[in-house]
Amino acid sequence: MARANEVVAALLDEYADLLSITGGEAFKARVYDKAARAIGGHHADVATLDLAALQKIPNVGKSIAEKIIEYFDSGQIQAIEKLRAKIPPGVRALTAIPGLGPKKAMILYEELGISSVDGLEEAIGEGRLAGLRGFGPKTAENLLHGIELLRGETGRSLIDTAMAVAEEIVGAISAVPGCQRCTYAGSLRRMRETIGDVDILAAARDSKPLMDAFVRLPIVAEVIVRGEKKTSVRTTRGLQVDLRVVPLEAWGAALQYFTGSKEHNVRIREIAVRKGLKLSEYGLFRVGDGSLIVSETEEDVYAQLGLAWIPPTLREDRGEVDAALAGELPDLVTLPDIRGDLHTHTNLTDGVSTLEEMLATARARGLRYYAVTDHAKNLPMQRMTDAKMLKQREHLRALASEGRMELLHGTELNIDPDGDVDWDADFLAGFDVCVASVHSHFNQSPEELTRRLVRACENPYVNIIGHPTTRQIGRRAPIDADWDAVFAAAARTGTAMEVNSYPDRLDLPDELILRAKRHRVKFAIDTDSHSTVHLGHLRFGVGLAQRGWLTKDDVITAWPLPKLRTFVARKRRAH
DNA sequence: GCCGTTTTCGGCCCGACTGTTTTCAGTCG
Repeated sequence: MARANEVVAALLDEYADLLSITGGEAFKARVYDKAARAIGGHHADVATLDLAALQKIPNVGKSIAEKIIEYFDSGQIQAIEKLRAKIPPGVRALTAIPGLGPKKAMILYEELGISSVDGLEEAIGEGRLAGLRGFGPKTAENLLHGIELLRGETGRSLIDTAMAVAEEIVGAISAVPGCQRCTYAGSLRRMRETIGDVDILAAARDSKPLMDAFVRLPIVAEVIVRGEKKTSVRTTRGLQVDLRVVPLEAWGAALQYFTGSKEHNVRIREIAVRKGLKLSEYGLFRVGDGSLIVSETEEDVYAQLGLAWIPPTLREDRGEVDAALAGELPDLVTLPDIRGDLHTHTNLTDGVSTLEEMLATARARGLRYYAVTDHAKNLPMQRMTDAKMLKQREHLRALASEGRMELLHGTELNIDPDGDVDWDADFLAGFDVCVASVHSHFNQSPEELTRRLVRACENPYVNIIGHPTTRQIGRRAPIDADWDAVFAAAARTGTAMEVNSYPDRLDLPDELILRAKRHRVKFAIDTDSHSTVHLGHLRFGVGLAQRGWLTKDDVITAWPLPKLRTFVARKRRAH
């Protein structure tokens, strides 16, 4: 993904927000919003496109194309600068609070001068919102809850953002003469769902050239500490990155140490102590004479301790050390194991890429089968109809004969408050595979939500429950269902639970994957792509699945297509 | 501001929910 597309998309997004905060034409704001999405999901690097080529991107006309050119020529866009001068950045930050949109943010700013999340919290605490039109006691309460939700992720980045930064820096440091090895470690290597700091590890005899290159990277906004062994910086987007340089002989120990987790390392060091060894970031040593045991790789370190190498995604002290001691580590599913994607969208509903573009990218990524699952008709904003769905199917069938990748026609159904879905059995029978997801009524009671999900599992045409908890990291809490009851129903009915790869969803979360696996549930690692760019998120879903200890037998999208078809057919036959 | 045409102007994704109103605005998906 070209970074330029993300930068431009972020600028247009900001302009759209500023337009709606200042009460400009709603349609204008919406167009900038749509253009931002289209550019973020566009396959070509916008920095290389001229005015005419830019205007071929959907929702980009003359005016927006000129603004993009202006940005690449001058480094800024005047129209945005003008609005920035009027509205403090903190006011826009307020709209990140769930339940607080542009209109209310503007009222808070104009009436009370509130221009930050902290300021809002203080004002609520002091009762200063009382009497403000549109802000009753319930609203104040909801805003406080929204702030809490937002704070839960404060200072942490989504995994795709952190990964992009890490890979850029690893690439740059690796190219410095004298750099013997370089990689990222820490929670990013463990594929945690959100990332606090990015940890980069390098090996070199002389650290100075690496440190020099590091602090000079264009992405670096501020140097926090600068030393011989460790340098910390903050990037232009506020992410802290630490670079540590170690001698090559200690690489294995250092990588093990800096990958963590802390809890995992405590367990590992206990094992070292019992063997008369000492493990630290500087290496593995004999306690008696303090001599360094050469441990150039992690495999060496674990082997010296009598353990099989433990994949980073398992290193959370959730039983992996005992499993390694017993030689019972799971054979985790890997990215090359994934054969298909069963949850994707096109521009027929809310995707930004065409069917052909999605298929071409999926093929290029090596997928063996691919399901198109645009939204079903009960999500009104998507304006799906029976006729549109059937036409898409016909179109897909015509394409199917052209390629080596097998094409499946599916849909993402909406699970309504009672657990029913959009179409009756006759219509559903025409799909090859169906995902069903909760998209509304998140606040039902746990009993209602549980019954709703169980009923969806019991539908013979529902093969996968999409993003089961519906959480959006930092924005929306997971729904509150009796998951053991849901997983039991999924296992009983032959319904897979999704492992959604989208970075702000990552749903099911790892703890729930572990729980579901105990019920012998099957899983579908999907991307839920809305553009060709999103197909690259698959690795995050695989990382999440690994954190849930899944093997390729657990994952239906790692199965050969005939086995998957049997999975679908068996459920239909059983009813 | 974009788009599509019954083109150069008028429509633009639509419905539900929530909390606040006393008939509706704001937010969300």
